[in-house]
Amino acid sequence: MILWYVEWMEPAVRERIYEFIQARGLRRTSQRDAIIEAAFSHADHYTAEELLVRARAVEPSVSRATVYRTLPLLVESGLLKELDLGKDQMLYDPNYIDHPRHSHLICLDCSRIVEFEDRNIDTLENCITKRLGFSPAKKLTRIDASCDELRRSGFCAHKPVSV
Amino acid sequence: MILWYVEWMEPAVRERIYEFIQARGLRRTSQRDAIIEAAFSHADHYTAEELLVRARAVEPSVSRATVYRTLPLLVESGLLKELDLGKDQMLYDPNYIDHPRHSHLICLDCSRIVEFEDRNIDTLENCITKRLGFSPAKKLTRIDASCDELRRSGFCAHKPVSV
DNA sequence: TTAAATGCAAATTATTTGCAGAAGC
DNA sequence: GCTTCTGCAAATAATTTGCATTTAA
Repeated sequence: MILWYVEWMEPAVRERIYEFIQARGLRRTSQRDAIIEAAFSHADHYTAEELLVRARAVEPSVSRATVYRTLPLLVESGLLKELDLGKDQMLYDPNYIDHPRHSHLICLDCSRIVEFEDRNIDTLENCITKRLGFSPAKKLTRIDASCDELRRSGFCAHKPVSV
Repeated sequence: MILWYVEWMEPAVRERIYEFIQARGLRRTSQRDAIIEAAFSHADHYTAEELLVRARAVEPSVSRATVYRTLPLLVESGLLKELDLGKDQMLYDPNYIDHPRHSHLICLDCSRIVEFEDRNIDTLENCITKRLGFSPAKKLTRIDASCDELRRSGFCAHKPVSV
């Protein structure tokens, strides 16, 4: 089976990000272009280090410092989300454009990250926040869980055979 | 107005923690005693560094390394919870004994941490996790929010006057 | 007695930053 | 031309770890 990943940036995303850059009076550089290209050409999560590698594949002159300086800008634009899943490195998630409210489940058995969305939880959280006298700005829901399939049958398609 | 904080450990907590220590074949040392005393004598959250200061008030020989080595043990015991609120330091929360399922709201205006508990969210999260084929092990809900009172009246009792 | 626990100081490691040169506008 | 942006290398800072010594059981 071959899985197809998005290997190019959606035009709408490109438009929005360069709109943001222009609105903020930021300059367009080959390094930024490469980082942006790398940041929004895959649907998976990545670390700053992984983004550096991907950006260098587009433009070899990209440095680690520039990646670290560009990431907060992308996060501020609202198109990329910083994801703290409790590891020592931050993860970045480019999937908030299509699913702005999704949450994450992390499998304790195979470390797989499953994204999910639930309107009810979202609404409940907003209600509680209001009741406490606040207005929600940013919400994080993260569930660490064990795989039922693995427990039942001793096998899970996503579990590495030996690690 | 004077606020009273708990300045001693509840006997039930002391019993449970030493039960854990014994069950795990861990040794009882004056440093561990001091760290435990410091860890469960306040209702507020604290960093490793703050715990070190508090533990040294009980037993001056406590070292930073021992604090860092003891904290994971207390977390494993289930009586203390590690709290990642997105700062560069971890926070530790001793309030999970009375409220095992509580979540956190962080005020973006005054940095106050408000603890809340909601059965409905809890249940919904469990349902979704099950539907996805998992069993929940650890859940984290964190809401960053702005203060309505402050926006409405320009004043909030918890907002520092000038910072 | 013997394995576990400790303090110290050095190591680790993701991220940040100062600075001098390069490049966008 | 002026300011922003960049790469490099050094700094930062929370946490971890190696090791010699101490201590609980």
